[in-house]
Amino acid sequence: MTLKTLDNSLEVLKYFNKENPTWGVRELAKEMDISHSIIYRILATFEKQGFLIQNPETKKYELGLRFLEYGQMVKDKLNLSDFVLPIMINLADTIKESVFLTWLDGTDGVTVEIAESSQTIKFSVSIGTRTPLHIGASCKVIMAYLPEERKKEIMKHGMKRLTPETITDPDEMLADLEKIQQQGWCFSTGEYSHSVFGLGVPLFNSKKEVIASLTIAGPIYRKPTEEKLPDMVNVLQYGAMNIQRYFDQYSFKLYHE
Amino acid sequence: MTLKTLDNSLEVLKYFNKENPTWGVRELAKEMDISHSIIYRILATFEKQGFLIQNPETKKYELGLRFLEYGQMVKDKLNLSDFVLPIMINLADTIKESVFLTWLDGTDGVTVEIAESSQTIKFSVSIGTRTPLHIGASCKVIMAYLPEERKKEIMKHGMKRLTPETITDPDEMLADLEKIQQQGWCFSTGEYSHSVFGLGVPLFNSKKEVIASLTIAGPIYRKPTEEKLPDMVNVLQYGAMNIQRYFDQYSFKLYHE
DNA sequence: CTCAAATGTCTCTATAATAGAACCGTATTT
DNA sequence: AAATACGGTTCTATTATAGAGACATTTGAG
Repeated sequence: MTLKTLDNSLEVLKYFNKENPTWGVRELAKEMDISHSIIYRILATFEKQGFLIQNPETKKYELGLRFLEYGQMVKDKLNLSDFVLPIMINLADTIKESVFLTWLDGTDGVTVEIAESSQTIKFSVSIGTRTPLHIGASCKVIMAYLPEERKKEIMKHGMKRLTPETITDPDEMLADLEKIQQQGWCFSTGEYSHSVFGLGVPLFNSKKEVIASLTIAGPIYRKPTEEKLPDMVNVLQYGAMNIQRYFDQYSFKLYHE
Repeated sequence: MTLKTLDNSLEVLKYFNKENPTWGVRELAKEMDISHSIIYRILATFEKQGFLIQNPETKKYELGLRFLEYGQMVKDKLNLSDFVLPIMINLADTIKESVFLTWLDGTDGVTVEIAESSQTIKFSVSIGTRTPLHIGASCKVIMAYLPEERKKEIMKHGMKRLTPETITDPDEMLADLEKIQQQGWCFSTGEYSHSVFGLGVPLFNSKKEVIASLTIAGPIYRKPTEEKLPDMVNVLQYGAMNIQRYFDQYSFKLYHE
């Protein structure tokens, strides 16, 4: 029960990403294996509305300023910078690694806030980055607390492999998630990128449904030893507790589905 | 030559703004005077793609996390935080008023970067804010350097009045723009909001076409006296010169039309 | 300099998607 | 308990779209 034209058009938008920020009409048409007439009309309509702009010299299209407006509105709505970000910065200073907040959105986790490590070598990620829920500590710790049927949905949605460490077997994944849920945190190495470790804990809404995660990440050569890991878990859980208190207080009603 | 379905759908998106961040299906249908079936299908399609989310309790729709992604990409593309923002912060510290960068986008100016004043009473605006080009110093100083035919286009597009000070007469506007272009800056009071003054200077691309403006704004009770205005203009123009140098260096090719 | 291939844009019409009224089940209000 | 309002669904006449093809430019190779 969706509009095919709009649905297709939004699909076209997805091709504008960090790797491919600009597209020519025929270039994109070829990539998507769609008639260039169709792509042209879609791009022209987005441009008319300011969602795309066309470079008058190269004639290629790229994202327009309209997104700045909507992006800021979403950011304002989440309202993390006043209370949650300071907690994250504090945490990042204590642990000397980057800390980030990941939001559940459909079958993906979306990075919504970041506190970067002060070290020169650090884990770095853009706000708005989208990652499938089966990859990495920040996402798996969310997935672990989802109802069984949603876990299956997500796995059926496809378990793409990013590195040799990425878990792609459903049974292995379910066992892993079981363990994560029991211990209350997820530690992983090299799943998202081969040189990165991550440690994540879940965050919930007022109905005790998981909606987000708080994660520490850094270069794999600085990963905590087995005896130091419990300390890191403790510090992270303390930060998460403070954020959780804020969520509860302001009845953070944040939806999934 | 545009897709009507997509065009209408993007029009629907525009109703999600700071004042009205959430909409029910029939509520929005009534507001737009369109059948609720149509609105429902549009909203459902946006939701499927993550551009809107539906609160499962209230069933109302609001902006989704997808915009975070696109907003960040546009911000990264502009790449103002490394070089331009420090100049703006420096300027804001010197003058003790807020400084902001406005980008030309069609018939609007869009706020793309801000350095806020350290004073408790200050001019404050969100990134992504859109203002018609005929209103306020930041926008008029851009309009003043546009070709005559585009000035007329913009005025034909409608000169909405925000305050009693807003210029809505085309002839008066043209005379004002003429003066602005000759002096190289625009000082205005109470056009955007009745309690705000603004002082703006233009910024150009490599083809000497105006693409943006740099503006100082503050509460009207702190507006510069006639003898102090030249000093403020100087300081602002010095900051603008530095930014302009950066634009030239990195051949900032930023389109309008 | 010439030719060929590629580009964005536009036109046309069979066809497939949409508009819009009416309807459904549920929740809320009176 | 009746009435109203809501999100969501179904149906079909109508209308917008898909997709091939044409066009004027631009680009790059020979």
